[in-house]
Amino acid sequence: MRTENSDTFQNISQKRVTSIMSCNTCENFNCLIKRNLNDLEDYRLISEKNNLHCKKGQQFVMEGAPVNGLFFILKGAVKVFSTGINGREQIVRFAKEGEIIGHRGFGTEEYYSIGAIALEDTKLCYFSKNNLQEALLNNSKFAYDFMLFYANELNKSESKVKSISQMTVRERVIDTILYLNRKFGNINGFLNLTLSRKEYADYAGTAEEQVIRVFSALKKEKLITAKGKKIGITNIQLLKNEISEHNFYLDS
DNA sequence: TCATTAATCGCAC
DNA sequence: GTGCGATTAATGA
Repeated sequence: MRTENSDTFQNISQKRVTSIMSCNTCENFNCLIKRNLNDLEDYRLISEKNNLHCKKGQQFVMEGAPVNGLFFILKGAVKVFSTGINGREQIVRFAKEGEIIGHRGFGTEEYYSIGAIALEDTKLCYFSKNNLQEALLNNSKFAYDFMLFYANELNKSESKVKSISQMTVRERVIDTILYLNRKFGNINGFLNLTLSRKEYADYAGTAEEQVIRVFSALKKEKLITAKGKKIGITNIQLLKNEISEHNFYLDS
């Protein structure tokens, strides 16, 4: 594991020169930086950004590694997790294009409290902490957008705490399916993100076996379909009804 | 095809 | 609900 880590960071520094994708030509308007680009163009933040490419399964944020900057997802999908007792993984959230990884470590924190792994081939933009600081201190609109983002993240993580502590396993699994559907959408009736049963479990805060059991129950009830790793929703309304009393599907 | 890896299922606690 | 082990399906070289 240790050698893998250093490889990861070596790759990051090696690749920095090879493929810089300019913010100017970027199409990703979900990105906080892209949306504020007009005000930011002259900062080093833009001229000194780096791009890196992660293959599926590659970890690009290590738990405990020092924080030097923030990652923005240009393309792809990642899972953000923290490891608990017995190496049990708790997936904190999933992230897609335009979202920020590592923002919790920004500011006073020195080390990442989370790890992040690419779920598919993913392109990342990397901005150094110092350059971000400079831009934030000099541009209140940008800083305000950042603040909104943080407030929003806090909101989501609070409702996640509630869902894990108050919902049954079945409800949590359903909530997870709906969350992924909201976030990543579906193609041909199947969720546009392929996860293992273990990853569903790690997000829902339960065990892989439980996810399998709930899935097969839901299949019998014709609420979902499953073809290998692909999960399809057949009756979204009934699923929503089951967790409606918790009201969790409204946000996050 | 064979070998791994993932998904299920059954059962005890 | 959880965790282990056996079985079966899926995937990849």
